[in-house]
Amino acid sequence: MDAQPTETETPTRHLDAYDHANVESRWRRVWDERGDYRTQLDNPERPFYNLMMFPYPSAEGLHVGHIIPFAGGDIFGRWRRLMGDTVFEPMGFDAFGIHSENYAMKIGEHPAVVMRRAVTNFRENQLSRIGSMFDWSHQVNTADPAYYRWTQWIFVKLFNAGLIEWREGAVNWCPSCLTVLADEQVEQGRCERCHTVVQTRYLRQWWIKITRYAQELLDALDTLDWSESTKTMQRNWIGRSEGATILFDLEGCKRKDVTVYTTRPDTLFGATFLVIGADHPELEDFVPADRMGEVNAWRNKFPPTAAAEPDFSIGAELGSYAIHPLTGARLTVWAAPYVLGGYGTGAIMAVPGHDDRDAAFARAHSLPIVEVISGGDAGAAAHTGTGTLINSGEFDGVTAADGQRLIVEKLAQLRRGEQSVQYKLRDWLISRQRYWGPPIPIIHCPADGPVAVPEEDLPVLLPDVEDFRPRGTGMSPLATVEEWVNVTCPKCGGPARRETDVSDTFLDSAWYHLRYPSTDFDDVAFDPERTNTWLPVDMYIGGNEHAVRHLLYARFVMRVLHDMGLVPAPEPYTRFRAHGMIIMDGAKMSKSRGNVLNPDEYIERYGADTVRLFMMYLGPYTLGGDFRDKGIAGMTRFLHRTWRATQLAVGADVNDETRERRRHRLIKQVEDDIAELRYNTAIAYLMEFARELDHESTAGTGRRIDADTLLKLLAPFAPFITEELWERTGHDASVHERGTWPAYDAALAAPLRATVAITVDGKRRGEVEVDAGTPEAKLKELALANPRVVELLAGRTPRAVIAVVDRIVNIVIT
RNA sequence: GCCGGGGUGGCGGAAUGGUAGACGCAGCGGUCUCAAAAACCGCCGAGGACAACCUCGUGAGGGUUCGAAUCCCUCUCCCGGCACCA
Repeated sequence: MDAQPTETETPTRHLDAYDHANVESRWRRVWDERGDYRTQLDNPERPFYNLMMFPYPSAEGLHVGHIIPFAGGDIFGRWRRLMGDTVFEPMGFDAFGIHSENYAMKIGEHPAVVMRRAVTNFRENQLSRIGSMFDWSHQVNTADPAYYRWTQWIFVKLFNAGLIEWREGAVNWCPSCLTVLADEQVEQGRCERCHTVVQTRYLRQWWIKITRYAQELLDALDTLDWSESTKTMQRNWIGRSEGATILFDLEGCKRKDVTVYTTRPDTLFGATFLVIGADHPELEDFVPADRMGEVNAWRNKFPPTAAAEPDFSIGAELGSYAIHPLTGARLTVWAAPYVLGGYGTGAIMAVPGHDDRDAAFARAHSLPIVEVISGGDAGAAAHTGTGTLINSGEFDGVTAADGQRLIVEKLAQLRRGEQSVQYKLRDWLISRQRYWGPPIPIIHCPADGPVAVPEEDLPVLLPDVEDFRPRGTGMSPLATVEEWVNVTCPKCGGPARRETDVSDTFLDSAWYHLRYPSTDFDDVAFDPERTNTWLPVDMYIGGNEHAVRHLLYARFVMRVLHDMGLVPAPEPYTRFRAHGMIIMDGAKMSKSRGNVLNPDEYIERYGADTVRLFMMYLGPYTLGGDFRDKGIAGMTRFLHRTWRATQLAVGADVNDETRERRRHRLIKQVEDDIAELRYNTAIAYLMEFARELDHESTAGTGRRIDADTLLKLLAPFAPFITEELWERTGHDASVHERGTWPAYDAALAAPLRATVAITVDGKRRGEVEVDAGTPEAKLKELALANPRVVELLAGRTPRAVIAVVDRIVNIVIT
């Protein structure tokens, strides 16, 4: 460092070297002792709830990618605090769940033990070191009875409101995790946790009727300030489609009729057969009695699997007939796996002339193809676009759009059909035949059926079971604990049995934002006053991998509680930003690829401040970036420069207008960028300024006010070194003190001079420096007087001269 | 296949209708040093010229415009999501 004052005129005083380890450990201790980040939750001035998705405490610990949400969210929170808000920034642990349990099994320890250790490691060795201002006095742990008591309470509330149902249905079964999964936990037909291909099973399970809220959840997206990508994913997942239901009479089987759903009622005259989903729960009712055996044998040959490739050769003619509602034609009825029993009505009218899948099926089974919309290529693939109706009786000649309307009207007159809206969203299956979760608070009574555990009897404690491994029998390990299972019915007092499944971990995280402000209340899930003060969350940051899981469930639960009058807002997260994914050498960071980096060694080696800055500087926050640690040297240099520049800024605080303008411009740049999470460019501005101040400081003219400004603006990014330097430069209060962000004057932040480019026919030929705001006429005059322009004009008169104030003058000759 | 996002120097990126490449990494040259490291200063898209300068240049092709990385059309590649949803 600059240890020796070499030149007589430099004011260099002895500076000790920047030692990040000492600085960071010291301030961690001081902040903790002073309680700087324990938020006063009652009657706060300008409350701001700043939330980041909480982690599940894997035993491997955090990886570098975690720094992105935790540091990125914290920068925003620290900035809001400096701007004057009372910021509540809690953190907790999503400790229940298959992910945690699977790990415990792998290392052969009890999940309760593993989690206790992992939580301690996460908190003490990792989360506490990254410089985020977490308020640990309001920590949440979903596996704690003090928490899951209220998860069960929410279950009971939903159950009593008729929003939870015990019913049989086709479910996704993971043969490796030995449990059922929600649709949202199946990715490309595989289990999101272990990537095993899931199977379809028919089981009696607990479902939350989220589909009742499909339209509301869709509509309310428009009111949310969320990343567009996340909203798009939710819209697609809810999957609203508009069409019509059409009733076909049946002949030759037990059922008298069947309703199909179509988005193209205009193609009704092109329907040449009907297809029932092979997994339709009532498929047998479509089969003539004498063909039942044959069809069942066929069906068993193709056990439905969720990951099946489309195979249109699979299908069976059932032997019954459907009567076309408008033409009276007899259509054959088929069963095929390409039709889904669970979507729409589970049955379709096949229009092979205008639907690719129906066409493939018709070709495979030599079924008739009729064209009813003009404009298709003869012999080519099905014409799925629009056109004019043909071969459609009285509707010939109308456009497809009119045809849709007219045919539905006609069907409605005949009571054979009506407009209909369908959603892809399915009900949320929450039963898990596993151990590590909150027991579903239900008692099965032979007389009263499923009865909710009374609220005063909650929590239903998870019994301590030695062998917690899943059995694969379709029953949770809890079923083996006889003394726990056998209870009396809360309604009739007769002998009854507990539900032995636990609930999905996503139910735990669907309401945790409500618990944080109320962790000090043990008699309510969330205190009404605290909730009114703090909810909804003002800023939420996390990964887009939760777009259709956690983020959808949390919205649903909040909305239900709001309808019950229990929470003040219908939406949990006012503003949400998905951070980009951090990739490593071009590949997603993951354990299986072996490219996971542990942040501990980086923090140890470079310090949390440097690591935070470096991670935020990789690229645009919402796009992510490639982690290459080579560039980290630039951040180390930047902080060393700041260390020197701010401590040596002892020149007179002259009111130099140029310097003041420069300072105001910096504040505006950094403030505007942080507000939009453009951290990379904010840091670039700070680097530029630090270099300028460094030059002045080493020359003895660095201004105190510039140093103070630099430290304040840098404080959210690098909380430790700025705190240290704030103290070293003679300040008593914390640099992070609420409401101390420097204000800028918009007039001063605007540049005083402008460099205006001069182009001729769009090619840059020179420039001229002028006062900012110099009018167009003057700019044109200056440009035309430019010697280079005169030369190029060679006496000609320009065809046009376009001037834009402070930007450019373009002279058009040709 | 459908829906998002993206493609800019050797590398990460900046600029969202007005000087392309801010800021940083790497590299090259210099100051300091016995030397090296660190630190500091300068250069740093390609081609041409001693130079002032000139030409080309933002995945490819076309268009709109006085002016396009930016807007429109067609195509292509990469990343993410959904995927037999009738």
